[in-house]
Amino acid sequence: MSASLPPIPEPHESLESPELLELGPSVEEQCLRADAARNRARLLEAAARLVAEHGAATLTMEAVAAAASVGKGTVFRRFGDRVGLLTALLDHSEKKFQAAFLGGPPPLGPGAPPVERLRAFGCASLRWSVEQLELQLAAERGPDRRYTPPPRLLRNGHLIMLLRQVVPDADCELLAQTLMGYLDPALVHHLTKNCGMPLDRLEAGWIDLVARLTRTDPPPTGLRIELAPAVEPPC
Amino acid sequence: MSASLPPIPEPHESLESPELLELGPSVEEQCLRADAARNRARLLEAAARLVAEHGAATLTMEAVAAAASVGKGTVFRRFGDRVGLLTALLDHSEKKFQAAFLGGPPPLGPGAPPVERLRAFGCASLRWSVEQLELQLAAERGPDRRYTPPPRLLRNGHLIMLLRQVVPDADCELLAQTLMGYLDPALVHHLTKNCGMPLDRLEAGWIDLVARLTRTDPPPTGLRIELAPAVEPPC
DNA sequence: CATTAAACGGACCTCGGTCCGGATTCTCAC
DNA sequence: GTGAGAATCCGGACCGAGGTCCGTTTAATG
Repeated sequence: MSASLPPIPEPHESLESPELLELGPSVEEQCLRADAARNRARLLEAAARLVAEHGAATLTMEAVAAAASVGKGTVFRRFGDRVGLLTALLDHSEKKFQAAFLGGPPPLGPGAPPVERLRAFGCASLRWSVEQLELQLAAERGPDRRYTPPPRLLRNGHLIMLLRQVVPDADCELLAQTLMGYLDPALVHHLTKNCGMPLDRLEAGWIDLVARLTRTDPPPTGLRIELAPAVEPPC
Repeated sequence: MSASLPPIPEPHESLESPELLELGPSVEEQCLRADAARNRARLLEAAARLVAEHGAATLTMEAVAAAASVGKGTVFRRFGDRVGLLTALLDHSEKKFQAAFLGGPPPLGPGAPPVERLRAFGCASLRWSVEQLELQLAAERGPDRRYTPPPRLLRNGHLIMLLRQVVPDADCELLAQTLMGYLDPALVHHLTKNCGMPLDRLEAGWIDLVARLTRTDPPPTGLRIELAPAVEPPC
């Protein structure tokens, strides 16, 4: 019943240093044997190409293996499962986003008042989600695991920290979950694609939501929150 | 590419009469040929038994077919796919819940002030979710469809209606989605099972959330909202 | 170069989902 | 009643994709 493959091939190292973060080669690329590292790179490149060509939904593991001229077992050894592979594809942009709200310039990063950072965080997250919607949806984990992966915990912790500064007497864990729920990629997809809502409306909704949850006054309307370049072009 | 099986075997008739609802044999049991109806009942019974014995996560379609002494194709013809079968298992209790908030006694049903109904709705939904957590999680649809099935739309519409009465100037569609997010079974599962939060805390969080979103005063604390018998014993 | 731990690859398994020839039930004329 | 005829349903062989296993190969170490 147990696999011979290592159970957690990609430790997804976040949370070792909750408020610090190192970009760069990052844990998963070092400490690998030369051939393993080479194959990992090949696989990611092949997967990215196939996703770009045919979309993430129709991506099969065998196709990735074949496109990378590698055995199927190798794909699973490296990335654990399909979701792991898709997650790895998202990882780079994910790290950039984390860096932006953990240590980047205000209002997203430290330096601005907490309510303003909350507002900026939501808008940035929305814009970032919209860019990567397809991958985000394809990389979603099952219902049991959806709330536990490190990136989610990190954002959650970030929201909790900001909320504590604004509404110290509230149940900030639950408020944070509520806010996270609003940013769920699947919801964003549904509202924009199925319901035809423009992104602006979602952003306005976020601003309003923050105001209500923190019982603060909403900022003067109409001015779009300024952030660094659209959060990052895909590559 | 297209199936020979009828695409929507279980029309899930809700929303024909947005505020009315008929319990009873309900559409999916009538208009079936005798053998089909018999097999449908067999399959549901077999599935329920297997879920009770081994859990919903390990349920396989072949096992259900075998346990019902029926061919595999029959299961798929009747329920469309795995999720459809699990959804059918939930359907009965789902209908009861709908009846309770659409037409049952206050504060859940009509007759109480809207804010009170909002509070009652959340608490009822939480209690109901906890009872059926396993099935709810197993019956969850993929990211693209999670927000579209009729029961979800019905609850969503209900929340929108209540919100409009309390905060007519707000973007009630988005506020409703926010509230729905808080009630997501997967989130409830995570908070109770992974984080060890007691249900009371989630309910208090809901009460607080409603108060903040509607910018109303929270009710006097401590009194548990009274509802009909724990929403319904499983069978 | 020998040794060893790690990586490789593809056959293999399971399970969800599809297909279609044949069996069953319903309808309706007689 | 009853006996076509038509519509529906049945069942299990079949397929594709995710995921596993294990004998073989290969890179690191000294």
